[in-house]
Amino acid sequence: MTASTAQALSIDEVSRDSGIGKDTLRVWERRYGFPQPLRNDNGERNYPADQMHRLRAICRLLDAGLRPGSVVPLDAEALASLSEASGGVDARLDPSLDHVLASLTTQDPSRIRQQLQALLTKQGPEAFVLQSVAPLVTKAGQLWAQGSMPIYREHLLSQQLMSVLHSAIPEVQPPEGGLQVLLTTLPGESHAIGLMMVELLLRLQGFETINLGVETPVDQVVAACTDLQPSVLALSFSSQQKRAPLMASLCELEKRVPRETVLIAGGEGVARLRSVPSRVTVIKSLDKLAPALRAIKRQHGRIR
Amino acid sequence: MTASTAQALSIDEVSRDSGIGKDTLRVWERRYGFPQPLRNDNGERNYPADQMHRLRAICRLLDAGLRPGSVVPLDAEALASLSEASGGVDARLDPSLDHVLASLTTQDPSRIRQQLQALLTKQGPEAFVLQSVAPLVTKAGQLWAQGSMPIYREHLLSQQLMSVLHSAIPEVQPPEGGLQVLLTTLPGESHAIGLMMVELLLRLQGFETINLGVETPVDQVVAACTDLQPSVLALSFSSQQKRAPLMASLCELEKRVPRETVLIAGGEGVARLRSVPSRVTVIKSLDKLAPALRAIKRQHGRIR
DNA sequence: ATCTTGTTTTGTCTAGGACAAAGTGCGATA
DNA sequence: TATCGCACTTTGTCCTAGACAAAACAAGAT
Repeated sequence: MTASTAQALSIDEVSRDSGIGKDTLRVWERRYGFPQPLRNDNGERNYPADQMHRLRAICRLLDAGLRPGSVVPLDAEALASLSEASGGVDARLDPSLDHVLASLTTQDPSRIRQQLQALLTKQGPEAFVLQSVAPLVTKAGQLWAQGSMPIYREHLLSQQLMSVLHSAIPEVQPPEGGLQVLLTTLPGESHAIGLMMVELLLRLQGFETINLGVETPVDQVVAACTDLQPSVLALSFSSQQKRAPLMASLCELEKRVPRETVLIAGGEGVARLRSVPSRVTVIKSLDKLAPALRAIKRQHGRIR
Repeated sequence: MTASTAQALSIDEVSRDSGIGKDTLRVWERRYGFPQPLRNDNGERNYPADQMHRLRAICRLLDAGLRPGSVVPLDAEALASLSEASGGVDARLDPSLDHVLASLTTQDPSRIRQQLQALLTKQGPEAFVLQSVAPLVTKAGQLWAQGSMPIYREHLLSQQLMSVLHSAIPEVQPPEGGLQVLLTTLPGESHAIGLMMVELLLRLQGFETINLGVETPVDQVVAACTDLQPSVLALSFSSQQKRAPLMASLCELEKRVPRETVLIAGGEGVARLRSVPSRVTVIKSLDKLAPALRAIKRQHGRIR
C-alpha cells in the first residue's frame, strides 16, 4: 500500500502499470508460480522490477493471441525466444516517420511537433492520419512492448500527435446540415488518439462531430444520444478490451440508443469479434471508415 | 461479471463508475450495512440504480471532508439534508460563463467552442485560463456532484475546453533559451485539463513546455527527467488523490529526480497537505503559479 | 467442411480476517 | 491560550482459499 522503495512495487502499482487485475496477479502466482513477489514485514507482495519486465513481455504475448497457461510459467529466456518468433515480422516505417521517432530520443521534443506539422501540410489531413499518425502510434506501441522504448516517450509522441490533431480538427469545418456524429469510448478504454483520428476523418467526410472524450459510461452514452439525437454513434475500442464485457456493452447500447442512430464500432478490440449485434457496423481498419460512411450518408439521405 | 441487465450493476461497474474500490464496497456493506446489493443466482452482488445514486451522494459528502462512518449508513433523506447543509455555499459565475453552461444543454454543442474561442480572444490567454476555464471546470464538477448535470455534459465541456486550449498553446511560442518545464500527472490522476491550463500559463511566462500527458508512472517521470534534463518538473493533483501514496510519490521523486530540477506541485489534491518534501514547491491555486515561477526564474538565473 | 458436444482453462467473484496509516480527542507543556 | 505528544478509533487495502461461469479448445457426428 505504501511507498515503493525505489525497486519493490506493491500489487496495486503492478496492477495499474501492467493492466492485469489484482485478483489475476494472485491467481497466476497460485497456479503458475509466477509472478513470485517478495513479501514485506506485513506479508504484502513486493514485486521486484525484473518481474515487472517479465510481466510486460507476457502481456505482449497474450495480446498476440497466446494463452496464459502456456506463457506465464515461462522463464525470461523462453519468453524472449517466443517473442522473437511471434512478433518479429513487422511493417517497416516510411523514412520520414523514422525521422520523427528519432527526434523522440533527442533532447529536443519540440521539434517533433514541427515535423508532424510539416507532414500534415505536405500530405493533407486524410493521408496524414492514415499514413503517418496511425503507423506511428502502432510502431510506438510495438517498440514499447518490446521494451526498446520507455513509456514516457510513447506518451510524449501521443501528446504531440494529439496537439497537431487538435489544431487540425477545427480547421475542417463541416458544411451546413452535415450529419452529426457522436464520438466516444467506453469505460476501460482510455486511448484518446484513435478517437481524434476518427474525428478528423469524419469531418473530412462532411460530418459534424461531437467528441465526448474517453471512458463514458454506457448509460451516459445512452443519455447523450437521447439528448443530442446524433445520426451516428461512433465507438473506438483498443486491443486491451475483453470480449465479454465488450459484447455486453454493445448489446445494451443497441437496445437503449434511439432507433434512428446508426452505431459504428472500430479499433483492434472490435475487429476480432466473430459476431456483433445487427445494428452495429464494424470498421475493421481506419481506411475502411470513409467508404462505410459514404454508404451511411447515402442510406440516410434516402430515409429522410 | 457479465452484462448489466439494464438496471443491475455488477460490483466492477459500480466500482468503476463511483471510483470506490471493490474491497471498499464490500467492507462498507459489512460494516455499515450499505450498500446492500441484490444477489444474482451465482451469489454475486447486483446493485440497483438507486443505490448507485446514493453512493454518488455519499462520495460528494466524503469529498467535502465528512467521514465514511458518519455518512455511509445514512438513508437517502438524511443524505439530502446533509448535502444541502454542506454544499450550499457556492461561488457564482460570471454571466458570460453561465451562457456557456447554458449552451451545453441545447442541442448544438458546436456553439460552445465558438463562445469559448470568443472569450479567449477577448480576455487574452492568461485571463481566459484564470477567469474562464478554471471556474467553468470547477462549476461543472459541482453541478455533476449535485446530480444536476449528467457526466456526459461535463465530458463535453472538458473536451471543448481542451480543444480551445490545445489550439492556443502552440500560438504562444517561448523565446529562445527559455527554461524547459516537464508537465505530467502521476497514475490515478486522469484530468488532463489542469495540465493544459498550467502549460499555457507557463508558456506565457516564457518557459518551454513538454507535456507528457496524464498518468505517467513515477519511474517513468524519473526517466524522463534524467533524459530530458528539464529545469522544472510540474505535477498536477486533483482532489481524488489519497494523501499517503501522494506523499510517498513526492518523496520518491525528490530522491530520484536530478538535483538540478526544481519540483513544483499544484492542484487541490496537494493544497491540503500539511507538509511536503523540502525540494517541492506547492502551488495552492492557479493564480499563484505566475509569481512562483518568476521567483524560480530569478533563482535559476543566479545559479547559472 | 460445419455444427454440436464435452473438457479444460481462465478471470473474477465471495467470505471473513488482519493490519498500518490517517484521523480524532485528550491531557501536559510552554 | 495555543501547541505538542500520545493513545484510541476509523478506514482502506491487503491476505488466503474456495467457487463458478464464460471462453477457448478438442473431438466426434452430420
